Amino acid sequence: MPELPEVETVARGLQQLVAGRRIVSVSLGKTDFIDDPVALEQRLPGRTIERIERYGKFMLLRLSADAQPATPEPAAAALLVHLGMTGNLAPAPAAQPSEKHTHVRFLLDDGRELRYIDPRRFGRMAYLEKDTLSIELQRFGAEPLLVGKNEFAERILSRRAQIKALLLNQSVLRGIGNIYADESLWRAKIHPAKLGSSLTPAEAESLRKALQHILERAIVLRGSSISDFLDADGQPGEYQQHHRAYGREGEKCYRCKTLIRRIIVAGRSSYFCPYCQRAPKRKPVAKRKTKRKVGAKTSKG
DNA sequence: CGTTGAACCTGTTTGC
DNA sequence: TGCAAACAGGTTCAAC
Repeated sequence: MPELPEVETVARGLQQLVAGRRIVSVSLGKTDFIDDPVALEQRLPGRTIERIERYGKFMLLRLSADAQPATPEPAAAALLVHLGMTGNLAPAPAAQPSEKHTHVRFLLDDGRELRYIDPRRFGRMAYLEKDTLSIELQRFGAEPLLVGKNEFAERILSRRAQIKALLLNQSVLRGIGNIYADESLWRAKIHPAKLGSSLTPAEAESLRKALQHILERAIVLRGSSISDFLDADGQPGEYQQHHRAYGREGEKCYRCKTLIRRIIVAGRSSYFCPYCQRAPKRKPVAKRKTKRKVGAKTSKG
């Protein structure tokens, strides 16, 4: 469900709704998606949620110092939350009955509960302090909204993997998922199966621009709600109305009217326009020798 | 390095 | 109608 724009939307909502609130107690249901459930129960009560940040597809609930820290130095701590495919985190009145698949409830000091609901439990929750937190965050690549031309080009052009796989790889860029990968490739007119190293610098820059444009627009519209995504206020997003490729198999391309196709790339459904996004040249099927055409590459500055 | 498929779960949609 | 298969916004891991 949630990619960068959806997570950003939830994080902003939570910042408005629960930042500054103190956690009174923690109630757990199923815990197989929590790194260390006991740590949540023991370390969170009494702590204040100081602010909510987004890091790729993660939310970081930054916590106040522990009144009785286990270590002498109060370590900067956070609750790391990943929504997986079907996760949601939102406040509700404590007296309100919990929805099915509510696995974590944080009782707040104002009579509400911050509830984590996740039918498939593909999400993740972890209480982390300074060192473990910074190690955890180091695995991730550049922030798509901030990455500059040069860094983006370096990260893409140096790789022989398919561009779709690179966009989905969180250690290359953090926060892109299947929807926004397809949408940005459509906008930049790049076939999802092209290798990163086969893009020209101009194509890479076009892709970066497309990505940033789409993500910013999607955030304004509070993300895409395909089936059940709701923000912290319980509102659906609207960006699904603006999808140009994702989910549009058999419908007309908005640019050229060619029918959008769906293929599997990097193990994921990939929607693209076969006319606007030309397929890469197929690899020669291991012939004797590949003869190079003389004078075939005339490049201009 | 890179690809593929399976696994982790539940719910919904599609097809026969 | 009924049942099974396919599919879903994500990530990780083993095998090759």
